[in-house]
Amino acid sequence: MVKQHELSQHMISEQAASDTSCGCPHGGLKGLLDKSLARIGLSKSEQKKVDREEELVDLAVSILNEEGFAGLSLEKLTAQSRYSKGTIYNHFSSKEDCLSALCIRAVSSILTLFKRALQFEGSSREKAVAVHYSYQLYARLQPTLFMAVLSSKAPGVREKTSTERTQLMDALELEINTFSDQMFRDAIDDGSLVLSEHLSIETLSFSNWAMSFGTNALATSATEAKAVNRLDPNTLLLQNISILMDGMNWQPLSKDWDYRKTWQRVEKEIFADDIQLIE
Amino acid sequence: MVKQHELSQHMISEQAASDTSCGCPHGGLKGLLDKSLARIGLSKSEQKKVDREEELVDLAVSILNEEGFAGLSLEKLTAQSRYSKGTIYNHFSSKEDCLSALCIRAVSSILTLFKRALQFEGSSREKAVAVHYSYQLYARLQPTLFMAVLSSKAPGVREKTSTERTQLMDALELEINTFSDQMFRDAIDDGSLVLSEHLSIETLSFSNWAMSFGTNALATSATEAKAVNRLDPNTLLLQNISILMDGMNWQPLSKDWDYRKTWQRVEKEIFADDIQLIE
DNA sequence: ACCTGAACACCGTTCAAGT
DNA sequence: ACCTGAACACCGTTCAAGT
Repeated sequence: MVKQHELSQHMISEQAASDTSCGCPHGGLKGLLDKSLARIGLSKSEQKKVDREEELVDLAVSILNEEGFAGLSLEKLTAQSRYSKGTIYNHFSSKEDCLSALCIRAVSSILTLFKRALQFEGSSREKAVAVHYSYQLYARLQPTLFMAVLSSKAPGVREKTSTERTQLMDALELEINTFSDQMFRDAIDDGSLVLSEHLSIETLSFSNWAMSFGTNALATSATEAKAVNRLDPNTLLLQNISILMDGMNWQPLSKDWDYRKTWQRVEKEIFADDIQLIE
Repeated sequence: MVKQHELSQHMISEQAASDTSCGCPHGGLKGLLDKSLARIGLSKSEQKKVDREEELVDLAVSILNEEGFAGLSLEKLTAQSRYSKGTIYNHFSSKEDCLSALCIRAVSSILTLFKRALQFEGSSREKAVAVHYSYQLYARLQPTLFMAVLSSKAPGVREKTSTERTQLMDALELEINTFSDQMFRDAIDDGSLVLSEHLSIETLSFSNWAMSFGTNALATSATEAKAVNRLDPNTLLLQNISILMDGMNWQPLSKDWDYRKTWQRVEKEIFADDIQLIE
């Protein structure tokens, strides 16, 4: 169980770190990402610091996975690393800053998975289903990190995060939003979705995200007594987003198309290597 | 701002505490609630302990509201209370146990608001809209507590919570689920909702909850750069659940009925006193 | 310029002593 | 039986001294 998390953590994080040539059309994030992730055009000492930071975030993620949220402390991070407290505080201005670094790692990984999902061959609604699949996949592979992203939005955390990291986080969120909006723009362009007068792209995009987030968050934090346990966890998200997309009148409707087959195709054709880590 | 939170906290908590004669038909919760909340049939010393616990939870809530999540410590709770550390630990077996006590308070308040919302005069879909309204109201009045409920589901918190409180929490959740299911049963009974072959009451009930929770959680933790800020916060939730309920084909559909008027009626007719605390 | 670890304040938790 | 607060371990954060 823990071993699986470690595996998946490394797999996903390596993808994210090596994905600086993301090929996204927006590019607004590039500058910021280069500053903290890229491996070229840096002096020796800068390079050393970047490497060490990645090493420290890796270590922090493994502590988070093994000991849970409350178990993560800069004290432990120091003890398990090769460095001293002063050096740790040279990288993270506070415990909350360290948490934000983990969340940036998480959101980067999610964005990478989203882009992979978009490569699924199918209608625009099927592509959106694939993106939801990838979001659920991340929530299952990295439940603690998935939940951490939300808690990093709390005012107390944000206040104690360095401005550089806050900016990077905001830029990543903007890129996710832009990505999500684009899915709906594509659907409108290919004619499968028609905007009604009261509903903007932004509204649809947000409702789509809220449903996926809410479902994954509740499923992740499900306890024995919870409502989620009455339901099949493997079709939960698909059912929820299907109802929602039907409500948007996004063609083809679920009565006219078997999206369970789409879901299975996404699993096999895009995320076959990753799904093994869960079951 | 802070003052408003204090006000609302007291208002809501008093309602919850005095609502032991809730008149709900399930009743399975009664025994558990009586054990920790009721004010009759207890010896002097038991009564004293119950009173003190309420006092301590009140105090903990006010610390949470004033200093945020990270600012809540049993050290501070001790210092601000009239008791010593030993007595505090007599009530809460750990810091996490104290957090769980806060969440039980929160969920009780939410349930009370739900029951109030259900008194709205209208169709079954309108009543459901009223319940969503009350959920959003709570998220706005008590943002920190609203988010705390989720984090109390983390394994690390649950493990360190006393078994009595875990049982009480589970019982409350079950009552909320039963309440939610009942809304859908009512809709089926009055003919405004028809179950299709793939969708059970449990599925609809959960998707409804996931959307409301997801929307409120994202709105609560919205930052400047967030997608939420592009949208009107006052119609966000209504729009999201309208799309979802349309997808369920819950009559009357939003194209045939102006639910913004329903929303405003709920505000005026049910929660007029509470809404002032926000704006 | 960067790193180290001692030092201090704060917090969670326990338990012997007191009532 | 219940309450108190000293005691200890752990953690966040700083900074003078060292390289």
